[in-house]
Amino acid sequence: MKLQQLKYLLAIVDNGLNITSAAERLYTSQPGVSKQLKLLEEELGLQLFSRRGKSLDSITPAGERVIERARLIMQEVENIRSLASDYYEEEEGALSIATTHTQARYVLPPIIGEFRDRYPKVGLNLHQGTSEQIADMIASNDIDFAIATGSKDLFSDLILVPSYHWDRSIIVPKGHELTKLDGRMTLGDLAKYPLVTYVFSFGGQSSLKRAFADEGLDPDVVFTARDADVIKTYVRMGLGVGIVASMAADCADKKDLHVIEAEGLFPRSTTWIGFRKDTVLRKYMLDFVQLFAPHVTAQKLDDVRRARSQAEIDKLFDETELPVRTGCADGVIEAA
Amino acid sequence: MKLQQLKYLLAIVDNGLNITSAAERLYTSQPGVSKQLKLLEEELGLQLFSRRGKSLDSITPAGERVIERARLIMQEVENIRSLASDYYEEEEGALSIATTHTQARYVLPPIIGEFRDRYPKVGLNLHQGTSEQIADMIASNDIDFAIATGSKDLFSDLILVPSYHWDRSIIVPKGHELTKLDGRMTLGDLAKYPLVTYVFSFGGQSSLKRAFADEGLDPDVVFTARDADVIKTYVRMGLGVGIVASMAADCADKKDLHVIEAEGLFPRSTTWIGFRKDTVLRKYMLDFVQLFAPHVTAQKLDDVRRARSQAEIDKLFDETELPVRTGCADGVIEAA
DNA sequence: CGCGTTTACGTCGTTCGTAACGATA
DNA sequence: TATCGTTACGAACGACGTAAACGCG
Repeated sequence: MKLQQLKYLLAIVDNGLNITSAAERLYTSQPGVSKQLKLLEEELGLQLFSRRGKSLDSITPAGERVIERARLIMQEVENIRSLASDYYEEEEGALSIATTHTQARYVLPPIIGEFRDRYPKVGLNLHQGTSEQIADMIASNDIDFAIATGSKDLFSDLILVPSYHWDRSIIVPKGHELTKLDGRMTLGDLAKYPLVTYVFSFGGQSSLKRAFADEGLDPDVVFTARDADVIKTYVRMGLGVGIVASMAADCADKKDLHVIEAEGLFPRSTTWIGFRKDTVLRKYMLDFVQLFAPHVTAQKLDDVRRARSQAEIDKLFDETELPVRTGCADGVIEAA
Repeated sequence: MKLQQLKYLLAIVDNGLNITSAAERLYTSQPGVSKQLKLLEEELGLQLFSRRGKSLDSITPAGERVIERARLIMQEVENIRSLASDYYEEEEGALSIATTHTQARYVLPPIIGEFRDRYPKVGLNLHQGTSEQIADMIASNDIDFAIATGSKDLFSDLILVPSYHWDRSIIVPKGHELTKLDGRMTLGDLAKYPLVTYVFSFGGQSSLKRAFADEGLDPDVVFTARDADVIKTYVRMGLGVGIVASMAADCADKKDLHVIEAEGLFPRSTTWIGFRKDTVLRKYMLDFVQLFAPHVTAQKLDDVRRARSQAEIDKLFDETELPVRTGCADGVIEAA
C-alpha cells in the first residue's frame, strides 16, 4: 500500500468515479491512475468499486470503509506537512475561508487587511455562499475555516467557536414615519410596514420570524434577499422597511438611510468560526482566529481541541463575555 | 512522503533511536533506513531527531508531533488491511490477548477452546502478566485485547467493556475449623486466622483490604501471591486461610480443600475486556468478545465505539444484568 | 579499534508517459 | 464514433544492498 494509491483512490471518488478526470486533476496519465487502483485492489484482495463493463459504476461497501480510512490518512499526511511548514517557515501557506455575505462584506475586510499585513506571503481564498453552500464546501474539503451564524446543525463535523454576538438594525429611507418612533418602536409598529429582509433559513433567520409570531404578528415580508446590499437597495426604492444585521448598517449609508439599532426587538444571534477537529492549525491560522475572535486565547483553543462535544466547547465560552458587534446607527431602541 | 518512510521512522523510534537495529527489525539494510529518514527530514524541511555526532540523540519537539501523526497513519493503514482481510477471508489472522493469571488459568480455557474450534486458522497469542505489565504490553502495542479486573486507570486509552462480576471464595484445608461456621462466617471470623491472598494493587485487591478495615479489623496476611495456584499450595500446607477469586475455586480442588463462596463478605469485582478505540475489529475478534462476554451484542459494540468517554460506555451496561461467575464451592455464606 | 552512521555505486524493480487496443453506449 | 478504461512497452527514476569511509567513544 502506498500513499499515492490512496491519493489516487480519493481523487477517483472525488471525481465521480471517473478515472480520466481524476488523472487530469492529479496532473498525471490516466493509465497510471488506473494501474495504481488495480494494484491497490489486488493488494487488499477486494474490489473497491463495482464495474459496469470497464467503467466504474459504484463504490462497494468494503470500498466505502477503505475510502473513509484513506481520507483520515491523507488528512494526517496533510497535518504532518502543515506542522512541518510551520516549523520551517511560518509565514508562507494558504488560508481558505468560506463565509456568508454579511461576514465577507462587512466584518472580514478589516480583519483580512490586518492579516495580509502580517502575513503577506499567505495566499488567501475567500468563498462566499449560503450556510448550505458553505457546508458543501466544507464537505468537499480544502476549506480551513467556516464563518457563519446560527444553524450549527449543518456543521456537526466542525469545531465551532462562538465569536461575537450581533443584533439587527432597522433601515428606512430618511424621513420615514418610523423614524419618529425612535427609541420606542415595537414589533407591532414594524409589522405595519412591508418588510425587506434576508431569505429564510439563513443564519438565525427563523428566530426573526418567530419573534413576530411570539407576539401574534404576521408581518408582510415583501422581499427577501441573500445579502444586505440588495436589501438596502430596495429600501432606498421605498419597497419597505429593511431588517439587516447591525454590522451591515454602514455609516456610508447614512446619506439617504436612517438606521435604528433594534437591540431589544429580536433575539441576539451568535456568529462562530469553525474548523475541522483533526486539522493542524498553523501559526498564521491561529493568528487569524484571534484576529476574528480576540477572546479566543491559545489556551482556550487548546481546551477546545480537547473537548469531546460541541456542548463542552460552548461551555468554554461564557456567552456573556462575547463582544457585541454593532453598525453605525442613528437611533437605538430602548431595551424592553 | 511515503508510508515506508513513516514506517521506518516509527521503527527507529521504537528501537531506541538506533537505526541499525531498526533496519534489522525491518529486514532491510541499515543504509536504506538511514537514507529514507534523511529524505523524509529533507522533504519536511525539519530535523526529526537531534544528533550527537552522527548518532541520533533525542527526538525534537517537531519530531514528536510528526511521530504522533505517523502512528495514527500507520494505525489506519493497519485498519485498512484488517478490514480488507475481513472481507477477503474471514477465517485467518491473529489474536493477541494480554490478561491476568486468573483469567488465563480459570476463565479463558473453555473460551479459547471454542474459539479455536471456530477459527482454527487464527493464530492465538496469550500474554500473562500483572495489570501493570498488561498496560505496558498495550502501550507497546501488538495486543488486540486486554482482559483484567478493576484498576481502570491504567488503561485510559482503551475502551473497557464490563464483562462479568465475581465474588471471592474462602479456601481452607478439609476439616478446618472455619468449615463449621458454614453459612454464618463473618469477616471477624476470618480475621482470626492468618490469611493467604493475592498481592495488593492486583485487580480490586485494595477493596478487599478496605472491607476488613471498614469493620475495624486488621487481618494478618501471612502470604501474598500473584496467582491462585500458589495460594492453594500454601493453604494446603496449612499456612493459612486462602481468599481467591471464585473462578479459581476449582472442583478438582475439593479432594483436599473446602471452598466457601464468600459472596456477601467482600464487594463484587468486575472483569472487563478492553481494546483500542481506533482499531478495526475483525469478524473473529467480535466473535471472541461475544464468547467472552455474551451480553455484548453487535449493536452494543457499535454503541460503545460511538461513545465519547468511558463513563458513557459504562452507562451502556446495566451492571445488574452482567453475569456473575462462580467457582465450585462446598458452602455459601448467607447474604448479610 | 568497535560501534553506528553516512557516502558511493551498481543492480533491480517500479512508475510514468505514449501509443495502441477494447469495450460500451 | 466518441468516451472511458486496460494493456504494452521503453525510458527514467528510486529503492535496495554491498562495500568502503567517516566520526565518536
